[in-house]
Amino acid sequence: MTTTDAWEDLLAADRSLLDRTSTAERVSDVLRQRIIEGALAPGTRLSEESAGRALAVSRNTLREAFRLLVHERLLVHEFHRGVFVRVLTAEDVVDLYRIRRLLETSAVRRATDAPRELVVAVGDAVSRGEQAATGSRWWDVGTANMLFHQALAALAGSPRVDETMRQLLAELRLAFHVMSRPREFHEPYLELNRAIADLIDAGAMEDAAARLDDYFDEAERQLVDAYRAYGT
Amino acid sequence: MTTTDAWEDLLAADRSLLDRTSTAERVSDVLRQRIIEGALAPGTRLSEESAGRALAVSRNTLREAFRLLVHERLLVHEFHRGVFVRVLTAEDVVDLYRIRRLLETSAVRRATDAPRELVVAVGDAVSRGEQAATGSRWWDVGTANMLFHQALAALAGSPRVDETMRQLLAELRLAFHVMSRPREFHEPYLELNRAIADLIDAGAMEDAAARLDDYFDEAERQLVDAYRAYGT
DNA sequence: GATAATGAATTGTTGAACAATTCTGCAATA
DNA sequence: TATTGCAGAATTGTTCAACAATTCATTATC
Repeated sequence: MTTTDAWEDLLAADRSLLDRTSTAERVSDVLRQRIIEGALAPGTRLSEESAGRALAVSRNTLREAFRLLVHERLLVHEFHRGVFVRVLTAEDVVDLYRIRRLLETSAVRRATDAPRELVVAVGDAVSRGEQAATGSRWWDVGTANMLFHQALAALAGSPRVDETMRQLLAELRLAFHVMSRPREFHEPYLELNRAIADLIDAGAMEDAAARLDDYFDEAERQLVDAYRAYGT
Repeated sequence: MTTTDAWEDLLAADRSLLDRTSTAERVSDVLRQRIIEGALAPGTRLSEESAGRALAVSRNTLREAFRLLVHERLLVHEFHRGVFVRVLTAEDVVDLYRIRRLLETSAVRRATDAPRELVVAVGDAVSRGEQAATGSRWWDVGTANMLFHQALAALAGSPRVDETMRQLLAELRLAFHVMSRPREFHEPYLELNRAIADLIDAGAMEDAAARLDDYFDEAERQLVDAYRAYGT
């Protein structure tokens, strides 16, 4: 009976599709999307009563959804005061770049024998950004830039790293919303991204990692400057 | 009025102590502790009814606590079936080591001008392990080993990295519980840890990172072997 | 104008209720 | 014997209502 049936593993892979999600999860999906796209601005307070009424779910379910997003650091929870869309400080942004730097440069450096498809994905992300820039869709350029960095981290071939990056980049969206000039911020990196992608494609991982390091210096400095201009 | 009063920052640091935690958080603290120390073995099902009765909290509050721990990956939640203490697969363990490798080696490599106190903490963690070994307290040796790696990651000087590492190491505890020979697993690394700590202390970060890389190869192989021995 | 007191509004937590789903045990069948 | 089908029990998912604890807003007081 316990013969290693190949089809078992096949079906097991589809299992996640069967798992219906709970209402709390769907609610948190909605809120996450709204936060990421900026419809819910940082600092906004989400009262249980009004949010629950708007989404037509009970307070308990809503609170479950809130907990989820608090854990993802998209909301902050103040005891007896409620939940708010997180407002990133300059220090938060610096720290975000710190861990991204560790993960991404390390992933690139050891990508010498990464699967071809992962390398291709890096180049694709850059292309998407270039096309968006051609059409002057600067928010999309920013999105493509994130996909680029997601693709860099994905070179590690680790589901866990992928998940962590997704979360880090979602948080970074919170910072981008305070940027008034998306073009000036995102456009200059297109060229550098292309250069990094080419180096990776050529297998020059150390060089690519070094360039990436420079990128982090520059991007962090620029974002923090823009940030401080708005006061803490 | 807005003079930069030093005591403001001082008090702000104590603020977290003032914030009373919610019952759900305290409940999750208790459960987390029990899971980490192995009192709640991987695979154990935590029914809402019995857990709620045991801890004397309502189902709603308990569910909030469960959500927290599910997000920390210490529990898994199956729709309409309940929550279980997570059972790590060999693949999970491999992935844990993958992201740890990225973070720790990268942190060590760029620790050339890390604050002295962080470097000292690395050596201290090794010492603690050596003392525990002298007393044959092998579980404590494992704990000290984790503190050592936590200290390595802390060289990055990033609260975010610290938090991530805490979580990763907590998860790894789940794996250690299937190890029947803690001594054979933890003891051999004491010497290597000391060597790495010395290299860091001497400022030879690249060498330390290289040694650390070797450690990951070895430790991962050994743990996965022990893991496969138990099936799954 | 600052401070204190008071009432209103919001969150924290509980308990009960019912719907939806899974689990269990037993019978029926091949 | 092993598998399938089915009904009832048990558990989780979700909502609602209530009250306690705390914060917020307003007014009164000095």
